[in-house]
Amino acid sequence: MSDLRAALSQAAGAAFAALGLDADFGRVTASDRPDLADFQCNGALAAAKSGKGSPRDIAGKIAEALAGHPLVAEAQVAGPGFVNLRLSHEALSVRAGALAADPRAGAAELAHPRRVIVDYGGPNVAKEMHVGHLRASIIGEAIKRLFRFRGDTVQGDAHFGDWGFQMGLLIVACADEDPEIAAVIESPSPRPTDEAILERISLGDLDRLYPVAAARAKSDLDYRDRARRATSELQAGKPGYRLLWAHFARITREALTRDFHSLGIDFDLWRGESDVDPLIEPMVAELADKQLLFEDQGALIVRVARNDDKRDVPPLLVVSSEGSAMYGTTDLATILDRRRFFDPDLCLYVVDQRQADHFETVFRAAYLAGYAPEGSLEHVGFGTMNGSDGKPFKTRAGGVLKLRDLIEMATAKARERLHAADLGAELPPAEFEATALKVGVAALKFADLINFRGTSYVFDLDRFSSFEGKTGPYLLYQAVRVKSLMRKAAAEGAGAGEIIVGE
RNA sequence: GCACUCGUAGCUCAGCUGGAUAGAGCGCUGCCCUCCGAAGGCAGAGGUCACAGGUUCGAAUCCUGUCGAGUGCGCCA
Repeated sequence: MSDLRAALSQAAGAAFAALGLDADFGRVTASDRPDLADFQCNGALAAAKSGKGSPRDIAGKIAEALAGHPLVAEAQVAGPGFVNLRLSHEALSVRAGALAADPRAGAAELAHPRRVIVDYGGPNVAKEMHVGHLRASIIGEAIKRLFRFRGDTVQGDAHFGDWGFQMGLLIVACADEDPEIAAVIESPSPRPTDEAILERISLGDLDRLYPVAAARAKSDLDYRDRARRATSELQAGKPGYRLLWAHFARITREALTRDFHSLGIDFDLWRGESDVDPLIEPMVAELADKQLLFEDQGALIVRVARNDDKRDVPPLLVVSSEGSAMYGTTDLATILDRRRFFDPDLCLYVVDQRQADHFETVFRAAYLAGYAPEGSLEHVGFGTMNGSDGKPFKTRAGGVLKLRDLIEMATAKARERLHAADLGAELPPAEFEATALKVGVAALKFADLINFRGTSYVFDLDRFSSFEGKTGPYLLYQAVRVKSLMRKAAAEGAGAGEIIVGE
């Protein structure tokens, strides 16, 4: 199937080439002035800079060449050197018919499909997802689906944060909270009652304990060092710690699955940072072998600064002074791991823009170590979802809003809107509820995706959930209307005819 | 301090590999229900594209500077 714009660009490119000019000047775009033309080519203006004639002269020759093209009904030079193209009605009819008959609606597939990993969502074990995870999940899922549609082989990886300092913090916090838990995890050999004791810890407990522990670790250095040691011991394989850690993972997974499911998000890989733990020790040895590892202030680092850097680029911290793997360590090991099991051509990290420097550091280290082809790692950053005060969205109490609560807020608003519009009153309660969830989630997803990825946006549920304007609910409503029309048409035996473009 | 991102209509935002008259939604004004579902459609008003220079035949778009907003800057992720 031939794309009109591509076909015209090719013809225009050939015309430029015939004049001894770069074929890229032949780029044809949809016209800015639909009153004057269907398509236009502005290449003559740029081409004139090369000194081979005035824009209008070049444009005249291009128009002359294109006038004979089978698709073109009329080719004219306008203004300073635009080439305006009008297509024949027949060409447009044929193309419209082909688009209508094509399940891909004319979308091209890649000539050279790639192997791609999309790393997104980024949930942390032992913590419920919050609003910050919304964009990562929605944008990542959208990218994954788009790339897959284009023909790439794509793996979406949730990439659990289950292995850093926070695990040590939680272990310490749980031990302090309950002496019996402390006894279980410090015990050298497991006992039958251990499981039941650990079951006392719920996700809610972890959610409550973590912020307190994290805050304390900032000011209380002894406490911080205990947590660091616990992290190190967990990673070294201390049985009691591993047991508790596995419990964290279990209770988290249930909540995560539910939240992702309600957003329509689905991962191919559910690998965690802990999965690459066995790779870390040999990786550190290998980095040392490659003369990339240096000791600095008690830690082991890889220097990634370059002479032409405009700013101070800090090194990648591979092993902390406590002997722990850091955020960047697991990220680097994950790159190595992915190279081994999937060998991706491209790896996209859909993570908050605020982590741009971190990824730059990790990527440089990976390229230095030869763990990924230069340029195959890319950070797809995004801005935050802000409250009406312009700061990252918080609850009224000032806390972090859980993703589940956000989804419930959107669903509640959708219920309200549906009732107000007197829609769905005939539905059984369960179906009405499912519809409200769909409308609520559509409001969130659409609002997130319509905003430019790179900048932050203001969360305004009233606006997002309106059935009017550029909103998810509006889109759903129109889709429902179209389907209703099609049903009624089918019931009357009416079918689609040929598409004919006329005057 | 250094680096990055952003500043476009009353509001929320597109457009930014330079090109003809800078767009959308909301809000506002007017018109349209005997032809699908008015949660709709059509039309209109509304803009020194933060500011100042520069490059160019041509700048919202590229460059420099200023002002303003946000973000980041090794032992958390």
